[in-house]
Amino acid sequence: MVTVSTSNVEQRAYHHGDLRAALVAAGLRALENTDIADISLRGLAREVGVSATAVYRHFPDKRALLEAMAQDGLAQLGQLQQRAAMDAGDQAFSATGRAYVRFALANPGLFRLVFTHCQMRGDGLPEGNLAADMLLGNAAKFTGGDPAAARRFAVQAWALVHGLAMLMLDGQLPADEALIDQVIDGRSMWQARS
Amino acid sequence: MVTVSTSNVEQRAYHHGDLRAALVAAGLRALENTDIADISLRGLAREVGVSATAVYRHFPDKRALLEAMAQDGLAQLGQLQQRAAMDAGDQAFSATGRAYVRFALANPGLFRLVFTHCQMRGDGLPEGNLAADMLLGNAAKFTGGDPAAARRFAVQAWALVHGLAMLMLDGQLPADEALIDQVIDGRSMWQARS
DNA sequence: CCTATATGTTTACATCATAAACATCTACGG
DNA sequence: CCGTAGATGTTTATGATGTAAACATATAGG
Repeated sequence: MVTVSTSNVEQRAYHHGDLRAALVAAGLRALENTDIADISLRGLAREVGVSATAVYRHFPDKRALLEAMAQDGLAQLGQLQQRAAMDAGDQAFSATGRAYVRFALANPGLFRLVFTHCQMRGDGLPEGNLAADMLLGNAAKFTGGDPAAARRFAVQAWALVHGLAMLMLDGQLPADEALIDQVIDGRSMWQARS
Repeated sequence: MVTVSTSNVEQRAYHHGDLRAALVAAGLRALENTDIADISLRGLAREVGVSATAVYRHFPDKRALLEAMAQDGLAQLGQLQQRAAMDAGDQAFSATGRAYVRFALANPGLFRLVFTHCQMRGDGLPEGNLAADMLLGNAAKFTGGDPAAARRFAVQAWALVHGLAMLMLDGQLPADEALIDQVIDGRSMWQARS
């Protein structure tokens, strides 16, 4: 099975040729059509063409594999947001929000996986991931340097898009672009105070 | 097991004395300490003292039982919000939002169950449940009769509290009361438009 | 009273996560 | 070169799960 030693960083190794990466890839692929609850180690192993328990040479248990997949998903999201921000110019902040919701709608399983298993440390915003860094950074532009205000703004924005994404994923709200726009750049009556 | 025929609408019936209700109750009880993924029909049956497959006399499958539990949860939430609104006087709207998040934090499993399994019909806000009715109704008070504005406002408010609840449940945000207040009645910079 | 039906049980099966023992390959030290 | 140790994969086994089918029983209505 040593796939011709393609000279590159790709597969070469002991028996399979980087089973670990293959499993993560298979998991991410499976997550495109399959509910996260229906993903099984055995299924992935089968997909990759390896015995059911080979997984345990690379991951202590199922959670560990899912976590690896989630990290990949978080990175994907971060890159999409970054690109969206750059392409949007002065609308950068709301563009990242839109990208967030779009990512959720385009990758429901992965999105859920990321935000339900990725236990980020910290008592505030999660640190160390691209998405959150951008969130805080961009929020700061609207709050004139007050870090507390930036934080509050960032949390509000995050909650808004996250809630919208979740409600749409769960079929509680229709998943159409118009509603996304309405919610994200609807300035609406937020000055109301009760 | 016919618990003394307490004269009331409670349990009396064929063999068990309303197994259906007992199973739902056991499920709700289990959901207090147990992750939703770890809830098993066999476990509930065991809890209630009945054979593993007795469940299928009352529910076609696991999803159906969970759905029954979710309906109960939704009703609970609606009542809590109603009470919160009444107790809050002029702050009724934000009080329902706070109640929403508090319910989520106090009943993580149930909250997730409600909003991940309760497939509500409709292309807009879910109709026919107390929580949503109140949401729309109270939103109308802030929008001076314009139904489109009311709807947009309601959706925004819902997304905000739902996202906040979810992020807190999933450990992405600290689950403290101060943050809830900050997000819910922080009027912050929503006039910003990019 | 007696039988149809609702309710519950037993048995059975496929699938799953995971553990333990076993096999094999690769790399590295002599 | 070789041969052994460790990394990787396989086989086999265990207990749990959801669910189907056949069976048993209690209840209700004729």
